[in-house]
Amino acid sequence: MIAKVIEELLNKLIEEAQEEGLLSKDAKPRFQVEPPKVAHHGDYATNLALASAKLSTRNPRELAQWFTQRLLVFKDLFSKVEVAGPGFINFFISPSYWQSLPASIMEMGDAYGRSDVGEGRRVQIEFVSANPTGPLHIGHGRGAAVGDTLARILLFAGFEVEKEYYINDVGRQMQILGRSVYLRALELQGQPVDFPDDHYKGDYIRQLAAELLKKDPTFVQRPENEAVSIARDFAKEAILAQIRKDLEDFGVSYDSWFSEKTLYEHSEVEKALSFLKDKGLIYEKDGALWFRASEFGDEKDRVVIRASGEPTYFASDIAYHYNKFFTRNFEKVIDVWGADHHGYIPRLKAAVKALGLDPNNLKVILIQMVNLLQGGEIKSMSTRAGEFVTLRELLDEVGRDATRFIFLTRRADSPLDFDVDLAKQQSQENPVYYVQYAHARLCSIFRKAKEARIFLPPIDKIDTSFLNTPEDYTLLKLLDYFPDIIEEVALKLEPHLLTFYLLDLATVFHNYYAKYRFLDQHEPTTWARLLLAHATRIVLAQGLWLLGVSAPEKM
RNA sequence: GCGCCCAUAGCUCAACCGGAUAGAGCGUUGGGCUUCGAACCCAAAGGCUGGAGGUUCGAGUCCUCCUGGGCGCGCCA
Repeated sequence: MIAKVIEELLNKLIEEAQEEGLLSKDAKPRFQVEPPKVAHHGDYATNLALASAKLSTRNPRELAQWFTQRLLVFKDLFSKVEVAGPGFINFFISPSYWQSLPASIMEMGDAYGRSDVGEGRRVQIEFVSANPTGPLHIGHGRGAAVGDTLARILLFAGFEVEKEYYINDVGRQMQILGRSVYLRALELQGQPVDFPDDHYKGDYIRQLAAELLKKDPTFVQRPENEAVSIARDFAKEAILAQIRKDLEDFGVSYDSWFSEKTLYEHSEVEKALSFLKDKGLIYEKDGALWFRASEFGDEKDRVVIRASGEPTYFASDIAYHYNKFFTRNFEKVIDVWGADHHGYIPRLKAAVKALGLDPNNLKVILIQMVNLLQGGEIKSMSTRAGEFVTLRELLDEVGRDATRFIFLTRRADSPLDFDVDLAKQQSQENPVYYVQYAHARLCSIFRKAKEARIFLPPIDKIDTSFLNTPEDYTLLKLLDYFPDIIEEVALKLEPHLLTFYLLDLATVFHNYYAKYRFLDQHEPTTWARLLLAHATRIVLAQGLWLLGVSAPEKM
């Protein structure tokens, strides 16, 4: 948080420098305030003078000197400000700033880290959205973890967030699903069936067939297309119910479940297409209707209505995003997709542009493949073939906390090998326990303090100047950094940064714990450290909550 | 063939819109519980950031080419 304070100070000084003609008024220098890698470069450093060298009449070191002199007057904030190297400005934060931090964290409680960068803007985030043709597998789990955590963090950062699951309940794959169940039902009734290769072969299809037969024993005797319809609707609802339950147990809840079918029922597909048609962006060729995607950066034009008269999936998607931006008025839309859909992005962006929107308001987050490692070999997964590890299996055998954490310890766009054997057998060595253990340890300290009848006096009676070791400062600095991490994740949409932050915080805490006693012989020291412990616990608990991972008091 | 993503320690991964000496975990080696939880801590070893050029005060990060991997190029979803 101190980084933001410094940034604001610098921005004021930049204006001053511009007034004095030291800096050109043509452009605003882009600079960063960040913790340097080496301790003797101070607590924070900025490249301001280097970054604005081209806008200045002076060389970077002279410019840095000018800023430094004006910063030195803030004695309660900085113990030292110096020019270093080619023109960095290094800040040494005064101990009293750090020492005042735990009290304010205590006062703010779980509001600490909350931000208003979102300015209440309405954001929709859509994730998982797996076709309701089978159970969720491990890859969907990754999308769920990333999407849900992002939603939590965006909310925490001051956005108004709505989480949505898009149900593809229109089209051929639903028909195939219905037919798969129908055929299995026939089989169960003893009729010989030639089961096509492109139908869904998983065991769950047989189970669904059996359930349906139990509920409606005569449905198979109806004409085939009627029976298939019945099977389709039944299977869709049953599978969706299961998906909902799996996600719920994974700690993921949605604000809305949006059916593709309703786009047609409310003629939104027509509306969106006629909108484009009026702009002359739809034309006919080979009996089909095409959208001029190539005029908006896509490599070629795309079919929206087939020669058969059926709309394509793309047509639905245009209408869906028309609905998101116009009907429901979201300012910003985030789609979380599997990386195999990346070729689809230019097409959708083109559509968004054609609708007259700024394509930057649509962010697509690609979730890379999850490779399943079993016995050291990569297994391929396919819903049709019915071979996959389901999210349910992971929940049962690895657990929700560990699974979510593993998914979030990698950038979304880097492929992940999920070693199932390892996750199952050695789950005790999972890094999630490292963070949770830090939290449990803190809680244990509080229990011990209570047993020893040590009670904290009112906060203003605690002398935090006893928090003065290098380890105190390291820990305080990291706690101070928490709000910055939240904003960074919200801006860059990269939740793994929070995971790494928490691992860092746990490391620093464990280190501190090994070196110092919280319950010290000297009572004022104990009070100060207990206050620090409370602040640390608050941040750990809040961070874990944002990841959707529990913060146990004992383990 | 065209396009997108990736290549960092033995393994799995970080590195904050280009910043100072590239960091963790696992694994390996050695040390640390009569005191708040050892699911922990400390130390050591481990790197030409796939290769070759370029841009500049400064490159793992940006540009070009090459090599090697993943994915996508449907009137499928």
